[in-house]
Amino acid sequence: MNEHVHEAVDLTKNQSLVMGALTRSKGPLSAYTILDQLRDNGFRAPLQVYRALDKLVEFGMVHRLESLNAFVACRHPGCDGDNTIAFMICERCGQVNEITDNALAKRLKQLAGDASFALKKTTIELRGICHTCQVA
Amino acid sequence: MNEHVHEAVDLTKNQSLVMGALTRSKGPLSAYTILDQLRDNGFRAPLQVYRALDKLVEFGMVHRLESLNAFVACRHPGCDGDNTIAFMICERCGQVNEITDNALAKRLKQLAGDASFALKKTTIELRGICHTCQVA
DNA sequence: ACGATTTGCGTAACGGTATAACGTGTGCAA
DNA sequence: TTGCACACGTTATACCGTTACGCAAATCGT
Repeated sequence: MNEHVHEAVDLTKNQSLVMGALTRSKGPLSAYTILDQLRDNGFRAPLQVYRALDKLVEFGMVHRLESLNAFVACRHPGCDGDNTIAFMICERCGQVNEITDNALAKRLKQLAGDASFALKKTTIELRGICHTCQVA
Repeated sequence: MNEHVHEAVDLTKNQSLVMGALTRSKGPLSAYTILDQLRDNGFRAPLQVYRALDKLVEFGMVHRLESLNAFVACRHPGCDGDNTIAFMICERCGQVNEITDNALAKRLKQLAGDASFALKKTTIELRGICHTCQVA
């Protein structure tokens, strides 16, 4: 058990605050939204947020959603390592689900290999409507 | 032959100009770069570019690269319809390759289906170094 | 213990990306 | 003819992200 415990890394004050904001949030947050939420904690400039985010992403604790220009706390058990990660983003409620899939990862590696492309990072973001929102 | 000829749609003046800029370019262009290139043609405001881009994307003639905030002319034979499209983006030379792959598309549909997620649009962007740049 | 390097922090200014809100003109259909 | 849809132009503004500067604390090799 105990798959990739994030709390292992010890964070600076700013990093903890940003992580906290993301963890409390139901969905993704933009950097400026985080900034606003942390004004009472002494945050005054975007850079304070971006620097923390950079580190958190580096640690694998936060993911950036390219198609939203926003960030989410990693909630997926097993997102460490080089796992390919895809996101399902509900356009109605804004919730984000992380998924890892071996078949997907394999196929992408294959395609890159076929083109002699040295793959460094993959971004997969699925937009649509989640089950809950469809029913509602 | 003659798969999905883009020229079929007839474009407005602004749309043609933007399409022209993208077609001439080797790689992706940002909206503001396009704006600058078209100043001599009377372009003065971002909105002129964005409006044209919106339409061109809608027509399937241009793709947006989320991870770059940039746009490319579609060069892929067969990008019409609902084909899943992935992009391989070289971080060295900036060139972009479009690929469609059935296995990939299937797997994504499967994953979405498993989660009862009503898939609307998929974004797949692979970052790395292309073959040419590796050799050089 | 010491300086040197690295790392994090704070602030100000700026540049890049995208949209809102307004009004204009043109073509077409009821 | 009137109403509608659509492309267009302009201004202003909102949102996203970085550069450049200086300072302070932690880390490390000697």
